[in-house]
Amino acid sequence: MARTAQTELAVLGALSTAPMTGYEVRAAITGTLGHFWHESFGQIYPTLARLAEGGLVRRSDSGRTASGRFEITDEGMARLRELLAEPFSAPPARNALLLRLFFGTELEPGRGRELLEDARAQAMAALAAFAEIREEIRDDDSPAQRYRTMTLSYGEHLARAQLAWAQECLRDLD
Amino acid sequence: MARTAQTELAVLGALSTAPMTGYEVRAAITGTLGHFWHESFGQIYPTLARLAEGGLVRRSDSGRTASGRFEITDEGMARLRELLAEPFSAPPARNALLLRLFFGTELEPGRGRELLEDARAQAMAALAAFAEIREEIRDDDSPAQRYRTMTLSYGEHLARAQLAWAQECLRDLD
DNA sequence: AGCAGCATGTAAGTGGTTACATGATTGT
DNA sequence: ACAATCATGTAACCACTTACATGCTGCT
Repeated sequence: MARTAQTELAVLGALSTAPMTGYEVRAAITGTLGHFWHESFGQIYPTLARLAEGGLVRRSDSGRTASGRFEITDEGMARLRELLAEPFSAPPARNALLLRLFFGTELEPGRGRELLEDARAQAMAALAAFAEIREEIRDDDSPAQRYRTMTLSYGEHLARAQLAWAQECLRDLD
Repeated sequence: MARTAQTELAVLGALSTAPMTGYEVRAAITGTLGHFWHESFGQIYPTLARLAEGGLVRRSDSGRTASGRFEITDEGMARLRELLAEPFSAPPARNALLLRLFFGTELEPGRGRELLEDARAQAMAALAAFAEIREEIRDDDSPAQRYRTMTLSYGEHLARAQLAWAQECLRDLD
């Protein structure tokens, strides 16, 4: 897949779980996919409009209360599965922390340590956040949850690795 | 730091180690910073031109052989240190693999496993590449190498974490 | 003579962020 | 009445990629 259609995938994915307003799509993405995905309003609304035009989502003007939510159509679900099946390419890595650390000898003294301490703190904060999510989904063993737990587990593994690395480096710096 | 000036930092950093042509800057970045940084020609040449205009780099038209390489000036070194000292913000994460895995229930059967096997293979390939670099720099214990080893170690930690995660998930999938 | 790699650039397009503008709804 | 939050959009701008155009150098 071209790197385009990524937003489309995220939006269709969100709507595959429930009908939502654009605002709610945003909330769902930052809330649920937050630690590994991100979309801004400037992306979501135009995407939603495009999807609606193509018949992949539809505005449900149901009576009474919550009207005007977007719901995914059958074509939308088909498209979602299609997008999921396509191969994708990861964008080239760009790690601002490592770029700075690499030129560590030009860093003013103490700044290297500071960078590593930040990285450690960040990892610890992430682990705390993940622990909370773990707690929340503890009793859910639906098939969907199985995959969601995998993404959570990824975050945990990576955060633990970053934590261990930072501590190792800090020790070496003494 | 705004997310701009990142390319500037990478280019100045490269030139702080040796004078280079634009082509060589690219090679240095993909070669040495390869596993955590990336620049394309379309970025490098305009950046080099801007830097030259600002007096941060200069074209060395030395006699004889290699003429026309860019070398960093004193102002350039000062700017590099300045950029290194500035705080930076990581761009929001976007992990295409996890986005797909998250909607795993909509994946055609076997595709989830395939994604995880790819991730595992990728981690193993990365570890092999890192091992080679380790071997190459084994005997160098200069102060610069100390920091460079940290970035290498980061890659190793993260790759091992990804490998462990993928294997865990594959086991759970049975 | 011809090819591979070195070297420099530019133009078009894209994906994405940010900031702004606007208004409805809800709670206090 | 007011503030906060829900909700929808758009315009400007930015970094970056890709593809293309061009020519040089050194090897075979």
